[in-house]
Amino acid sequence: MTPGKPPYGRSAKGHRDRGEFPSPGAATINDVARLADVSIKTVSRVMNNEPNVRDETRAKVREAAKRLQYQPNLLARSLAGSRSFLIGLLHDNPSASYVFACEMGAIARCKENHSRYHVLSEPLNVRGDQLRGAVTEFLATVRLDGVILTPPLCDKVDVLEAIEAAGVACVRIAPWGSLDRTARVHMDDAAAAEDITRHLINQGHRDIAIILGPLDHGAAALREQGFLAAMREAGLEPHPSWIRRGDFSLESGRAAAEILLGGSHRPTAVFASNDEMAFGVMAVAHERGISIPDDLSLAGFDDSPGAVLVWPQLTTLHQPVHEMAFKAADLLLSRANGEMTADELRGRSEKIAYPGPVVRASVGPPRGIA
Amino acid sequence: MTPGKPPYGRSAKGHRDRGEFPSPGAATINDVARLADVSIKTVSRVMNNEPNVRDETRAKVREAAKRLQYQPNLLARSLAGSRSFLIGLLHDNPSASYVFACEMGAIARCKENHSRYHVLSEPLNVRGDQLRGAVTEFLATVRLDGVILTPPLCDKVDVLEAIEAAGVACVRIAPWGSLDRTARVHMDDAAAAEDITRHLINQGHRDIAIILGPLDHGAAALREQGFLAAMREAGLEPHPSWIRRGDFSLESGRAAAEILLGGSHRPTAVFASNDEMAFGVMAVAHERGISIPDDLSLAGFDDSPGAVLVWPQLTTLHQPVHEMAFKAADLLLSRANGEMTADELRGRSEKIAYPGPVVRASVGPPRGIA
DNA sequence: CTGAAAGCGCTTACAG
DNA sequence: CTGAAAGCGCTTACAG
Repeated sequence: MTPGKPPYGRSAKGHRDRGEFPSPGAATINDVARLADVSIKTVSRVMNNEPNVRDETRAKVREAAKRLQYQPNLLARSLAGSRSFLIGLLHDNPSASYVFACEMGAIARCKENHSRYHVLSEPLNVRGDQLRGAVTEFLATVRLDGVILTPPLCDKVDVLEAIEAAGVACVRIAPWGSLDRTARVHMDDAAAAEDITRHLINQGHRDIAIILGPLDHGAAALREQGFLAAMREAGLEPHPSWIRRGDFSLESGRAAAEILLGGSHRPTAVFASNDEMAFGVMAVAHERGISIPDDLSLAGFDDSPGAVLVWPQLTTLHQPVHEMAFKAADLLLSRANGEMTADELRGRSEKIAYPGPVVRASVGPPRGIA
Repeated sequence: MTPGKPPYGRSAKGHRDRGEFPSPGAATINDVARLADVSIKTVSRVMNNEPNVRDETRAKVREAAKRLQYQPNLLARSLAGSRSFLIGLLHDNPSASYVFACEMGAIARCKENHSRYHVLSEPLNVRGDQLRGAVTEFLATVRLDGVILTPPLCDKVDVLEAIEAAGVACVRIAPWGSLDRTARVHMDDAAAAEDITRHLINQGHRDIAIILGPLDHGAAALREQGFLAAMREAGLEPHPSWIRRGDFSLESGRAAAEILLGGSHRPTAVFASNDEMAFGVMAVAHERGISIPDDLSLAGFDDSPGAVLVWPQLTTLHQPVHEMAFKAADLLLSRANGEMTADELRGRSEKIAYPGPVVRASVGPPRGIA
C-alpha cells in the first residue's frame, strides 16, 4: 500500500496568507471579522444572536458571513464553550425499529430552530459486567451535553451510576425503576392497554386472553393492569389459563398461542402485550386454519412497522416513540441552554399522549355477533 | 422558569488550583503529564501509540493515565488535529430498517480497535431544491472525516456536488450512476436475483412472474437482468403480462398481484424485487384464498425484518447491508488514517459477498410436482 | 455597544 | 528519545 499524504493539514488557512478568498465553508471567524472590519468577539455575538450589538454592525457581520458562507466550527465552539452540542443515545434494545424511532425523534428536536445539536447513537451490546466500563469510557472521550437511555438499558443500575459519576445530564425513556434518579419521558401504558382491551370488549368479546410481557419489564406490568381494569369494568373475569406469560419475542407469542388455541374452549380474542408476540399468534392461527378476525380477534401493542406488513393488518396501540424521544431531547437541550438546573431536570416526568387504538383488520366482532 | 446556573463552566480544572485529584474522566493531558513528570507532548505520543518513547517512560505515562482514568478529549484532538473523528451517514431512505442496518454497520467498524470514531446520522428529508444547501450546511458546521451515502440519496447530483465542493471523502452504498465519481460498496444484484430465480426454477416452477422495482433504481434493473438470465438459462420465457412494474412499496406489490392473480391463467411463482412488494402479494393471496406456497410460491429480495413476521415466512435473498456499511466506514477510516490518497479512495469499488437464498416457507414445488 | 486577552485540551512543526 | 512553542477556531471573563 502506498501511504498517501495525510488528508488533513494546517494548510486550510493558506488562503489567508495568500490574501485569497477561503473556499466555501472553509471560512473562519477571523475571515468574517476582517471582512466586516470588527473583532471576532462581535462576530461571535452576532452568530449566537446575543444582544448588545448595534443593528448596523449586526447587518454588516451577517453580510460578511453570508458572502463567505461562514458556518461556525462546531468543534471549536465545543472546546471553547465546554459543551459538545452532542447528545448521546444509549441503547441495547433488541428492537431495531424502536431504537431507530428514538433516534429520529431526538434528531428531529436537535434540528429544530437551528439548534446545532447532533445525536450520537451508541449501541451497548456488551456483557453486563462490562457495561459500566463501556459507558464510562464513552462519556469520557466524547463530552456529551446529555444522554437519552432507552429500555431495557435505562433500568440498569450500572449505567445510571456511570452517568451520575460522569455528571452528565440524563433523560430516560419509559424507565421502570429508580424513577426519582433521572428525568423520564413515558406514556400511560396502563391506560393504553385499558383502551385497547375496551375496544375488544366493545366489539362484543367476553372471552379474552392476554399474553403478558416479561416479568422484569415495567411497561409489561402496567399493560397487564390496564387489561385487568378494563375487564373488571365490564364485569369480566379472565379465565386463569388465558393469562399467558411471554417475553416479547415472536417465539413466545407462538408458544402462548399453541396453548390458547390448542384446547377445545378457546378465547374469541387475544391481546398480545406487544406486536411481536401478536405476530406469533397470527402465525399459529394461520397454521391451524383459524381465521382472523372471523374466528379470532387479535390486538397488539406498539404499532411497529410490521403491523401493516402482516395479513390481516394488525389492530394495535400506537406507542409514540418518536414523540417521547423528541421530548427527551427537548429536556436535555433546555438544560444545556441553562433554562433549568440539574435538579430541576432530574425531577421532570413527562407523560406523552398516545392516540386511540389503531383500528386495522385483525379485530372484529366474535362469531354470532354481527 | 427559574434560569439555573449554566451547566458548564471553566471550573472543571478547579481541582488543579486546589491541588486536588481530578474527578474520574475529568483528567486532562496536563494532569497526566504532571503526575508522570513528563511533557504533554510525551503523553500525547503514548496515547497515540507513536514510536520514539523509551519503554520506561511509556510505562510511567500509562500508569499515570490509568490512575487518573484519563481519556483524551475527542473535541480537543479534533480541533488540534484537523480531523473530527466523525463520519456522517446521509440518508433519505424510506426504509427505516435499511438505514438502521447501515448505521449499525458503520458504527461497528468505528468501534473496532479503539478507533475512537463515531457516526453522525443525518436524515435529509428535504425538498429536492433544498438538498444541496442542506448538505453544504451540514458539512460546514461539522467537519466530518468522511460521509457514507445510502440510496436513493447517493444518486442525487446535488448531493455529490455539495460533498465535492466541501472536499469531504465519500463512499456510496449501492449507487446507480456517476460510478467513477466516488468510491462505492455494493453487492451483485444481478447474480443474486439470478440465484433466487434459479431457486424457484429448481423447485419445478416454469410459470414465473416478476414484479420489477422503480425505473430510476439501479439495483432494480440489475435484479431484472438476473431474473431474465436465469429464465433464459432454463429455456424459459416469461409471459409478457407477468412482468409487472412496481415501486418497491407494499401498495404497488398489491396492485401487481391483483393483476397477476386475477386472471384465469396464473403464474405458479412470483419473484418480487423487494420484500415490501412481496408482502403486498402475500396480502392479496390471503384475501383470495390462494395458499402460499401450495398454490403460489413467493420470493422476495432484501431479507428485511418483516420477512420473519409474516406467514408464511418469506423466502428471500439477504442483502448484506450491515456488511456494506461496515466496509464503507472501513474505507473512510483508511483514508482518514492516510493509508490511501483521495484519488485512490475515489477509485475503490468493493463488491460484498451475499449468502445464498434464505430458504423459508413461502416457496415450494408447484401443485402437481411433489 | 465593542474589543483585547486568555484559555479550552489537544496536535503540529520544529529544535535539540 | 524528549520538550517548548505555537496554533486549531472558537467562547469566557473582563475592561472600557
